[in-house]
Amino acid sequence: MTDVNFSRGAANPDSQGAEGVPAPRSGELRWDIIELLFFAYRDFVGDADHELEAFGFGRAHHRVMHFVYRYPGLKVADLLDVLRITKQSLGRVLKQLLDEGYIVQKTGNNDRRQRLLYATPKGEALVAKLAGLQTDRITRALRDINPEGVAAISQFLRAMIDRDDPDKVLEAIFGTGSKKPRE
Amino acid sequence: MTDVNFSRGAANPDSQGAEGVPAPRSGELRWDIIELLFFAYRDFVGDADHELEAFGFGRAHHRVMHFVYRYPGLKVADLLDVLRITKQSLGRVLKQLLDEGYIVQKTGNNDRRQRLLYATPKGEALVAKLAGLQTDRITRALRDINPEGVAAISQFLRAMIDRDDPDKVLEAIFGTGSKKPRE
DNA sequence: AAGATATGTCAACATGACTGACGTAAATTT
DNA sequence: AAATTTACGTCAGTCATGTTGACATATCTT
Repeated sequence: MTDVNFSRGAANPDSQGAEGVPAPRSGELRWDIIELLFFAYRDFVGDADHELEAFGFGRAHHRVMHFVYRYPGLKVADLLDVLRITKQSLGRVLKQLLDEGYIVQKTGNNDRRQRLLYATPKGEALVAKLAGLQTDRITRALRDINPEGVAAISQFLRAMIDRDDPDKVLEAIFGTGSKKPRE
Repeated sequence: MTDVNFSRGAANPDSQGAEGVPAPRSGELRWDIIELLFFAYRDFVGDADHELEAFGFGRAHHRVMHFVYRYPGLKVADLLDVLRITKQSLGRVLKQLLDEGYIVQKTGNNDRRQRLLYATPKGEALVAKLAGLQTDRITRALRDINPEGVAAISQFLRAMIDRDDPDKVLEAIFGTGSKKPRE
């Protein structure tokens, strides 16, 4: 049906690049790292995804739980910065987590408009379980790598992150802010 | 309104873990790598996301284009394995890319039921542009890392990937298959 | 000829994003 | 004190991308 009427080669139509197209810079492109990142991240989040199904939650719930647990007293606005989603989108997920008792809100002391977020023990248990699964994978992957190698991995991942306009969590990770994560 | 009636502490309610909950294994959890992966991947795909908007495409289109370009002659079934989505979901995206001339199909030589997928020059240009953006970020991140460090990063990412039931693309990446990527 | 396989498609639905508009309480500015 | 801004919540509608289930068609295998 929709058979090819494009092929310039025979069995294996090889394209030779169109005019006006920017040079592919073939030799320089890091296809290797690009694809490794895709597959590594896919399987990394897959660990948690599978477990979350049992709770009727999705990735969105995990992300919220994770950062609320790690940075207790996070404001709603901070969370929006970190997750880079709209408040309407966060609202739905957050409401479920509040209703089901995974997170609690506490009115801010200085500014009573703020709703500071904290994980309940129930929430902590879930986050720890998911982090455990992901840690298992990471530990396995780091097993045969020496300390210099681990340092290089950490440095690489940090350097992959945008440093302009960092949110509170990133400030904590890069040690430029006042907020400190748990543990 | 929904003020806290849970807090056991004062200003900063610190939870001490519920009974019956598995031990948090706090000291061992790799919160650092977990969060670095989250932010690194977020910004990594963000590069492409931004550019894709100008084409009216999303991440799904990028993933399809990428693997079709890199592994020319990929079958539809292979693509489903790699992306781990259903054929209905792939169908919508693939149809758009075919209609708009980013990809072409060619009937298989041995098996005429198969539709082998190839990127057109238009498709190649898009993939190269996106890979260029991501390569820029990777190159920047690798700049101050020595060859041993780069090897450790590559080893780490490979070890993060599930090796049971590898698809054709993973076989190529791990050098256990016959198919070879471009470039 | 019968059955299995590769692909495509229709229909319905879920999740998690989005925009835009509006409301309320509390803080800040004038 | 009044006006404005801020932090948050919510209603309503839309879009992108995933899902399941059913079914059709062409082609290969037995």
